[in-house]
Amino acid sequence: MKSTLPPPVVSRKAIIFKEAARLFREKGYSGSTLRELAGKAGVKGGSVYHHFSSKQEILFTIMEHTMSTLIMRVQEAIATETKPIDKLRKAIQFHIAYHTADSDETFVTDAELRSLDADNLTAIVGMRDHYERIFRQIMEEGVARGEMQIGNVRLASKALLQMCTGISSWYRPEGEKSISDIADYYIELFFRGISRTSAAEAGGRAVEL
Amino acid sequence: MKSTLPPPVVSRKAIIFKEAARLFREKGYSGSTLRELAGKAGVKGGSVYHHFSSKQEILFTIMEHTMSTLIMRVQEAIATETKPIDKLRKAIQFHIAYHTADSDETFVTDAELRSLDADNLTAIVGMRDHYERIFRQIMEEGVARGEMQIGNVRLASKALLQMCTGISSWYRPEGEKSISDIADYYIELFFRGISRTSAAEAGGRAVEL
DNA sequence: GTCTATAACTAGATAGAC
DNA sequence: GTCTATCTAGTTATAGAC
Repeated sequence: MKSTLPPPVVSRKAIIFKEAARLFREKGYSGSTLRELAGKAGVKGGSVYHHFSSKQEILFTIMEHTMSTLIMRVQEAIATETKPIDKLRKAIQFHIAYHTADSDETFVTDAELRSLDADNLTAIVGMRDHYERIFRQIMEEGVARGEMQIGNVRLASKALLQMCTGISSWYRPEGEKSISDIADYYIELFFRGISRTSAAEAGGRAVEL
Repeated sequence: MKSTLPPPVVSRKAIIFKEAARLFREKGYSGSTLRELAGKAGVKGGSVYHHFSSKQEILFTIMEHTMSTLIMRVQEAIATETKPIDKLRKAIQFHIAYHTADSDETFVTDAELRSLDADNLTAIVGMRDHYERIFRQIMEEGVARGEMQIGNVRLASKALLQMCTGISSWYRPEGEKSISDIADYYIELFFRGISRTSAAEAGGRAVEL
């Protein structure tokens, strides 16, 4: 009888993809060699070219997949909320969760824009603008509805995304704090600030919390 | 008569240093070639080795100089203040000013830790910890004196530094906003948060500002 | 202090066997 | 789909002339 093996759980192409993200993060795109990548993926150098046409295509595939997922899933995350403040909370939670779960891919997507060919760069920058616009729109809606006080939405969204993205550069799953604890603290920080009383800092009446 | 030319305003070594920071930022350490660096500095490839013993030494020199300056000058910046809240304000202003003024050097120092040899890495990581500790200490003092409300100083200082450092990745001197305007806005954001009223968000009594 | 020439090596990519 | 072998070009670093 012919033994029918199940199809592989992950394709070789998927393994190369994942190992490339890990290696590009560790050594950078230029600092990573195709032979080392192949070795980590369990094949010889030449075999990589059966799955990808070039090293550049591997990088672009990682970034394009990451940005698509980010855009799609942040929209899903906020779809269930109506209040801007709740949308922002959900968007931040998702952003941090994804940046720590798939940290190799998101790190590479953030750090290796400079390694992209001209056409690929245009595509990825466009997607990144799209993603950032989602955050800006939530903030604009929050201001319009009187739920948020943001003098400069463009600056505030950049500050927010950069502080949250930064988590992936030091977060380790072995640590004592969970991702969701960290996310909650960042949300509190961004919403409330560090002043003893915000009202006092902003020149208003002091309030004991 | 023998014409006595003045000494060069900047030494060739200083030119190589500056061009290396620019090139490493643009293409990454691995992606930058010694020949291109030499060309930008106005010499041939081999001549660089008269000033630096290796490409690695150039990178380390940039990072070591940047971290020393950062540590020294942030301490000068806060020395004139007594209140923690004012120390933090000055420290943030300095951090942002330096990261936008010498953005090539600071960017490389942040992004190329992975390109350092083991010994060089230990040295730079130690200096970076020292720098971050200065911010943590200000926050701890602020909490102890009742001027700041920070549940987790370690997380808050990371969030702060990452959001401020990020400015150097998009800031352009031609832009409409000055560095000091941006710094003031980031300080306001970090101190006050984005909530319409912090008290309301934190569960306390709402205050009209 | 900068040059040219070159050593010693490694890179990405391709061709064709199995 | 993976292998081996190889091409071409580019890499850091050194040696010695000027």
